[in-house]
Amino acid sequence: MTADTKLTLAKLAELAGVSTSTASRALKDNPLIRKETRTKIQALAKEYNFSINAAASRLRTQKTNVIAVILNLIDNTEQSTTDPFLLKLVGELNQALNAKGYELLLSNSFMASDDWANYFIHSQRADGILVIGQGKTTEKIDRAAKSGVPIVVWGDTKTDAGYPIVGGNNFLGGYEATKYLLSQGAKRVLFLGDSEHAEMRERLRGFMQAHEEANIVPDFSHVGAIDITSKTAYQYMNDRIKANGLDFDGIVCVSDMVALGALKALKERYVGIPSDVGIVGYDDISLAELMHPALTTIRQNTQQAATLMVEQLLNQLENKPTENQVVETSLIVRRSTK
Amino acid sequence: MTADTKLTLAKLAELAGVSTSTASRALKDNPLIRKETRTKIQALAKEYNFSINAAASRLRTQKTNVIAVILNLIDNTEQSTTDPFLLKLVGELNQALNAKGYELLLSNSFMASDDWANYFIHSQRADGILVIGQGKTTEKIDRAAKSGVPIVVWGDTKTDAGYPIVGGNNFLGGYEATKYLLSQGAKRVLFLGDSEHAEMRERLRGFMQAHEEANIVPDFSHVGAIDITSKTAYQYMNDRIKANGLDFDGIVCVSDMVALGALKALKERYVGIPSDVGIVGYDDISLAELMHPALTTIRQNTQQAATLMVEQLLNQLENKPTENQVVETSLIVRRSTK
DNA sequence: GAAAAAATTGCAATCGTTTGCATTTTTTTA
DNA sequence: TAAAAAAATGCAAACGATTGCAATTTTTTC
Repeated sequence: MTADTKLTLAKLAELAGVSTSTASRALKDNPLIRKETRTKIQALAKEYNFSINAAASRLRTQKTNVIAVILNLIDNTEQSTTDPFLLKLVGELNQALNAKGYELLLSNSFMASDDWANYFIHSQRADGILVIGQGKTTEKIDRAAKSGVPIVVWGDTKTDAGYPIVGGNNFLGGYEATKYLLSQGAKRVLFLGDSEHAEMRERLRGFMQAHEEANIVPDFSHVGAIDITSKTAYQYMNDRIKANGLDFDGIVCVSDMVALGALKALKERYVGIPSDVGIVGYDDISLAELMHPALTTIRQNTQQAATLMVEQLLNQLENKPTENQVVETSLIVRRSTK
Repeated sequence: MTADTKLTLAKLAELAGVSTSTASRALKDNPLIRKETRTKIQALAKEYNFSINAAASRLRTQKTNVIAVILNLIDNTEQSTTDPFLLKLVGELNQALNAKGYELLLSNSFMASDDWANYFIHSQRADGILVIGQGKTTEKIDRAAKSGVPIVVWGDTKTDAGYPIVGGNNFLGGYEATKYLLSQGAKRVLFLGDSEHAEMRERLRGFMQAHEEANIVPDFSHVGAIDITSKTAYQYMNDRIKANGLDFDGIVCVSDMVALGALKALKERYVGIPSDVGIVGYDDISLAELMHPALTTIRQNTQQAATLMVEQLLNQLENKPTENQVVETSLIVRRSTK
């Protein structure tokens, strides 16, 4: 078609016989410009497949319309690259951000430099940061937040921090999962998950509370501390049964993946589920209902989570007040419990 | 600490008592600049937490060091937002890109404007495009490629296209899966997947070839055409059994997710696996081995896939020749087959 | 129909880096 | 020690869009 010399706003303006300022305004549908002029230039832009140079625009306006999403991986576990829940959340964030006119720059705590504020914000790569997961230490997050950049974290909302946190109601989730097992007659329930992790600690608190209300003193040897992958869960359960036999009749897991690992170990030993042992997962990933038996679990509403995170981030960008937000959490009863 | 007036290269240069050109070169370790000057400025930059303004740099150099990754979703299925295989690939691409100094801008075919070349490349948002999946029609891809932007696609490498394609050996995968089932005594094998999709069509070809070699004429009613999610697979299998009974003894699935759906349907009807029906999946997602029974499947090496895709894209950016690349594919035998 | 008001459009500076070329400083050479 | 060569630094012009303000055109008012 046309000679493929790069089309700039200036050239487009020339084609239209107007100044670049008029062209610029016309493209943004600025009412300062006469209606006819606007539509004419917009048509021309479409005809020539013109699109504004983002680099120049960002430089001039000091705004990128990009948000960095950081998967905050936990060292030496391969959790996040494989955990469907986290990836699902990324997908939902993508939707939510796009809906607000932002793009998503994906990163993770292994790759990104340690100084997030500088690397992403001051360098004008992004306008804000969404962090998925608090990790075991919030050091990097705290540092970034302290330097005042817009940031929102997915994690435990009870953590007292200088930035908004969005998360599930972990206490309630742990509580309901446990309460349900106990109400169905379980007497010795295991908690499977790493309590060094803030969110998991909350769930453990819920676990304790449910026991207390049922007047059962949870035997602490029943609390397993394991990294949150299915593989470690599988191994832990195997070892445990080998060592202690089947000294439990229920398991509360900190994720569906962990539940899957445990489930596999139990099935291999022909433990009846839910007849001998009831299992409750967490997250309600799409696989949960495909399990056999389908997994009873605590659902976290990821779409709402994404919306809330983006909302809180935009609040910061607009200098509005922010606050922690709790995402809906609900017990989904399926077949892995009585 | 220091007043928080934005630190630019010019100010940093002033602090160091040199010109901005010198500062700029020093930061990139350009040997034109005296060694001592370089280290001094670099130290200063670190001290003041300085980082180059990416927008300005991109504008000046006409390079972004960003690659757009587009999840090419298939209309009205929710495949891609949930399929662990695709998301795993995104994760691997992130690693591979970072290793080469690029960042990853995530997008999907629902959100991105239809004119990828313009939106991502001409607008200087990214230097190149990686597309995950060919979809049912390659229209958008073709258009972008035709306009000459650097692009690489994950898909069926036998498609003849004007751009490099990286993909698994789908023919071989389908062939081996089927051959294995037949070799274990299966007589009536089902192919579960949508053959309108290029990759799936190749797998189906492999399926046919294996039958031919075994001198079995596959009954075409045994080829199920379904969208590639576990839910549709589950429903399809349910309906099918209800209508026809158990008129098959093996299933070749186009993804592990599909296999999971089928597995669930069979288990619910107390069909023995692998005694009554053998199942082979595809992809070897991390859940495959957690299934009960653990899933026999065709593994695709995602890490290699990511590396090859990035390699081919960089070739284009450097004006080197490109070519289609086939990723390792291998049969992983587990317990869902005899 | 001229002056005032309103509606359009254009001028020109600016965002912060990079880089070809010119200039200055240092080192080498004879 | 002066001239030539090499090394180090700086000048200034881009890159392409945006926007406050000034200038122009059009419409309204009397």
